[in-house]
Amino acid sequence: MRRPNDRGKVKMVDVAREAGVSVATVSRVINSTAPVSEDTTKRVWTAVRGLGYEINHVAKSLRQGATHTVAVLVGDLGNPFYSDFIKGIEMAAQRARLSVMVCTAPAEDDAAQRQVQMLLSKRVDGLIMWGWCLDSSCLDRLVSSGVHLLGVELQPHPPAGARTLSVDFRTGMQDVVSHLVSLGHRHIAYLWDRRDEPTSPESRFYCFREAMSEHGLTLKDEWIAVATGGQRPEIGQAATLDLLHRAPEVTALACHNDLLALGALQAAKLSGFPVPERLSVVGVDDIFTARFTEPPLTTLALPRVEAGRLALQWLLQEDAERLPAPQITPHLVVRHSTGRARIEANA
Amino acid sequence: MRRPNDRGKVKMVDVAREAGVSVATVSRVINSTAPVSEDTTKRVWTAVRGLGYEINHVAKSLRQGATHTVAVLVGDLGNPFYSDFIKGIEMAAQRARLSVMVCTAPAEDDAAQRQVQMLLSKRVDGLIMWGWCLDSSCLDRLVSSGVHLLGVELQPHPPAGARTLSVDFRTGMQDVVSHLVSLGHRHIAYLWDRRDEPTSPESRFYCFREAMSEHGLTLKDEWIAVATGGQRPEIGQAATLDLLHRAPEVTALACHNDLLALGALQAAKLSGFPVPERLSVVGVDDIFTARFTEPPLTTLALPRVEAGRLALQWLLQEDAERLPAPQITPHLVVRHSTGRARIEANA
DNA sequence: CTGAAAGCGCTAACAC
DNA sequence: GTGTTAGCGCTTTCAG
Repeated sequence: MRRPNDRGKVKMVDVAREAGVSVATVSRVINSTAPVSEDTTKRVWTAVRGLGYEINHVAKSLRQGATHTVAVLVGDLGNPFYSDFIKGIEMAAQRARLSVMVCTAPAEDDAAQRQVQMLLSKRVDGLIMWGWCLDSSCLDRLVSSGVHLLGVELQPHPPAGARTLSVDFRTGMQDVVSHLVSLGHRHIAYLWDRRDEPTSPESRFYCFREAMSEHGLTLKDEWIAVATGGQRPEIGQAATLDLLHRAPEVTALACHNDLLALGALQAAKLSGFPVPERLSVVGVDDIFTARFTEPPLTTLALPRVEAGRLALQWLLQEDAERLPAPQITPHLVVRHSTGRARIEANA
Repeated sequence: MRRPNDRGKVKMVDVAREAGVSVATVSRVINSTAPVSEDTTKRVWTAVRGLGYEINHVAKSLRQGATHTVAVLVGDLGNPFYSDFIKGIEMAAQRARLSVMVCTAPAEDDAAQRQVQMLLSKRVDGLIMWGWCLDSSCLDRLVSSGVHLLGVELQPHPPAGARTLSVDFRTGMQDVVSHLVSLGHRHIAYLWDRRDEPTSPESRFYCFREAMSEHGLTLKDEWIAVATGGQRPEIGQAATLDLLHRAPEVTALACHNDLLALGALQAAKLSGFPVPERLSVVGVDDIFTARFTEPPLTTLALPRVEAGRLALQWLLQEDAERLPAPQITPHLVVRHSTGRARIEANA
């Protein structure tokens, strides 16, 4: 695995010698960092191609103190949600001639500590993450280390010094609730992925609740299903099973995300609650799978590829402070897991 | 974005001064690369912690000629298939204290050329890919550059100098065909993702065909549906629609992968071919979505996380030549998209 | 067991 | 326009 000291690789001196110029000149033409005569330029490029020279970015990075590499930190690379986000980052990175490193730091694992240390050691220029996957001590360390930090949908509040990209859940959840209300639903439950944690006014849950009151509806405590233990359908299923048993008066269920909604769909099937005739289910994210469930899932779509692209651009943005912060705008995709509420439910 | 030259960062000299030793000694205790007296060791560690020292991997890499970084190259990061693979790689990498870079190189795009160049410039120690996403000129360049190369399911033949991890489709496709045959199917079609390209004896298609003949069945030419244009359900749907129209005698359809199978399922629905009563569908991969389709998809599962882990280990393996090459073993997951063949179909 | 010193390959002053 | 040269922060002989 260990490569012998680049031995054999042609380096800048070799090109310089071949072209009959100095290394400085070679550097200048390669990076077009200072004017060089046309003739010399040509000779250098010829030498570069002839020798098959490839610049050594490691040396360059050491010298410049910038690695042209950004890292993406997510909770679970296997979560289908993240692949699109990373894709968007990678696409934008490719255009900006940056490389992207991925790493996972499962919440409440001290591996996170090590991951962050590694990233810092590797001197990545920036770090992008979606949601919390770091405890505040890690985060503070990052901030104080001076890496450029960017978090999407950071909760409950982003640390000072980190840029954020927020998702407009205010509008999004209004759409969700309006949709449900227009179908006659009044008893709308929420499938949440945590128990009691504080939520920022930009969070999914907060905005949902807000949208409910704007429609004159209240979210009763017993209508909150709690799915803790990971973003997995099974968890959502268990919580929904419990909810349906406990509060059969509910006619619609809004889910914190699609992964949980998938479980909700199965729970409904298991409980003999046909969707959408007896229970409407709506998710958030619009993961790939959402189109293929039975019935296909109505969901608040988050443009994740676009978010990734935006995240990278916003991270790169020099004078972000004086610019309006960009937002990610979700939109409701109505499929077939939502329908008219049963008449008798309108108690 | 550009970080000023690490200014302010504490470096090895600082630690050395603080501990009253030389940088050489600091290096030795940090890397435990040579015996150091217990007392000195202790002093060094104290200084390290006290100053919050973090080693600069860039400098280390330059000096050592190894970056402790591997790259993963895939065709499309958005393809749900790859996330698990990358996850496996990342997990193993974390244990081996390696970092992983991701990049995409869409086939037949000259961006690939640039990507490869970038990777080479960044001096990654190894490169892992699944399937072809590079043309042979790129590949040759990689091989000759001396990067450690590892490809999973490389087709039609891996270039000399690259290690490979193969998937045991021979056994896998036998399972698929046996399953179908045991359900009474004789007219089994194949939904392929390419037209005419040569296939290695280890490929999905080749093994399928082989398994068919072992059961005394032949795959008629008109039973091959061709889904070219990308691994997307829509493509699979179109090809299947066409097949069903052209060869209604078919009672089962084996798909090159789940993404295409998803499309096949929809095509069947559109054509009024109930699955599995009128048409059995089987996929390959067992992507996340497969569990949630209606009916849930029977598929040949590829343990992708495991494959990722294995890929990294095998890439790291020093004396791979004298060791037996590891294989990935798929297994059939029978769900509900396959069922008994219609009697009248047994012509 | 420990220190001094020579680079790893490149860039960026600074001269000319 | 071009060349010289001093490092970037670390590892690693080579002496002691």
